[in-house]
Order: sequence, then C-alpha cells, then structure tokens
Amino acid sequence: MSKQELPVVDLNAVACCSPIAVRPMDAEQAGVVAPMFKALGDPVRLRLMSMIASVPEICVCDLTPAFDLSGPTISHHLKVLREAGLVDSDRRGTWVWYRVKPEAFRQLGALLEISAAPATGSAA
Amino acid sequence: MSKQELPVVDLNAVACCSPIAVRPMDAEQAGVVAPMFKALGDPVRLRLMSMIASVPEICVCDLTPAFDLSGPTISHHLKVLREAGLVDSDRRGTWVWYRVKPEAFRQLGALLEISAAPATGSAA
DNA sequence: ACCCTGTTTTGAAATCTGTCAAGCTAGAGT
DNA sequence: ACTCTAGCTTGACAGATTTCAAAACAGGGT
Repeated sequence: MSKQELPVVDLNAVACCSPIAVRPMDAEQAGVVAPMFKALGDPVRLRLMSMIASVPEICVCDLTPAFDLSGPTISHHLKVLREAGLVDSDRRGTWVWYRVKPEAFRQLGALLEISAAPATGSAA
Repeated sequence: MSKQELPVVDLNAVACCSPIAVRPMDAEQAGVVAPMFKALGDPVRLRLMSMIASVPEICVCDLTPAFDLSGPTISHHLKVLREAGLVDSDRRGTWVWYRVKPEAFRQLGALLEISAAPATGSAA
C-alpha cells in the first residue's frame, strides 16, 4: 500500500558523525538520522522511550496502562521506536519485554553535543 | 484552519529535566520537549539545523541554494525550527540571518545523556 | 483440545505534513 | 515614487501519521 516498508535503521551506517554543530550534515547522513529524531518527536513515544530507558527492561503490560490509549496504538508506537533502532524487544512467555539500545541513544546524544566554544569568526 | 497555532516552545518550562533515561518523563514535559525532537525529525530540517549550528550565524540566502527545494519550502522549515525554539532569526537590511539557540540545543543533548552506569550490561 | 490473556496486524477515518505556485512585504538603490 | 531582490504567507494537494475496532497470533493453563 502506501506503507513503504521503513528500512530498519542500520546503526553501523550512523556510528560516525561529528556533532551537527561542528559541520553541516550531508543529505545521506541526515536521511539516516532524521528518523531517529522523528521517532522521539511524538509525546507518547517520548514517554515510552523514557519509561523504557529508565529501567533495564520493561514489559508492554507495564507500559500500556500509563496511557489513555488503546493497546494497538501503544503497540504501533513501540514499533516505530523499534524500526528507528532505538529499542529492542523480545517475547518471554506471555509477555513482551522492551529495552533500550544504548548505542543508538549515545549516537543521538553525541550529535547534539555543543562541541567546542563556538567560533566567533564570520559566517561568510 | 486545521493549523492549530503551535505554541512557541517556552524554554523556561523546559530548563530542567533530567535525562530521559533517568526517570520516566511526565506527559506535560513530553508535550513540551517532543516538538523539539519532531523539528529535527525531518532530513531537510536536520541539515538546516546543522548548517546553522556550524557557524555563528547564516543568511537564508546561503541556506536555500543547498537544497533542491523552493524558497517557500525552506522558509516553512525554518519556521518550524523557530517555533520549536531551536533557532532565532532577525532581518538585517535585505537579508535574514539565522542562529542557533544554544540553550535549546544543550537541553536536548542533556535529555539524551546516558547518565549513570546502566543497571545491566546487556546489549547482546 | 479449548479457552483466556497479552500483543501485534490489518483496515479505515480524521488529521497533519511537505511541497509548490502565486501573491505579499521589507529594504535598498536609483 | 518606482523597481528590484530576498524572504515570508496563503492556498491547495498528495501523501503520511495517529488512532481505534476488529481480527489474528502466541503462550499458558485447565
């Protein structure tokens, strides 16, 4: 359909990248990284991410009741986070457990670093 | 009409916030921060942000030609970055100059910190 | 084998987003 | 005052997102 099979983010392709404040990001890199920020760009997903990142791992059954949203909706948001490469999950018996992928997390943090003292030279 | 007057992000309301990996973010905070991540969640805006952040300030006239997009489209993306509180602009004679708001930037970076040693060591 | 609970998938509706064309506004220079 | 350029706003449209209900799937227990 219109669903275009989001390519699961390949972390190796990203494991590079100086902070975006250091030099302009090229289009290719931006295309890889933007989906990660986008995944965090929804209040529900941001809270989900935060809940997941705050503990070693957490069951969907503990995530869902924290929201006024249907199960399928939460499941959808978790899928977005998974496809962005930010979290991992596995089923253990009846329940599905989610945990953060620290590399991805670190990645994003590194991109936002204000590395050095901002140059005062001209922008020309 | 469907445009719902995005509330310009109030940085003071955000100037707090432990990293999202430390404790679950509440709904209110998520509602304030998510728009910032969302603003970075588009490849074009991420590149714009990166171009702006790489120099003390930069003219729109130097941003536009870096993309295969119309002027209005770039203008629209810049507006999103502005309303997210990530950049500031002002007109100086003929040209409009953009610069990053370092507080906002720092904010986001801080949120993504993996503060302490995580409980597990997994990452299998 | 059957049912029950937890989670994901599918399908559909309402809303939002990214983009461009056309028109508008702000300064600068003549 | 007129005109030129740089940038923004409006209006419109195709495509994406968010959400739920219904249905499917996965394990566990009876």
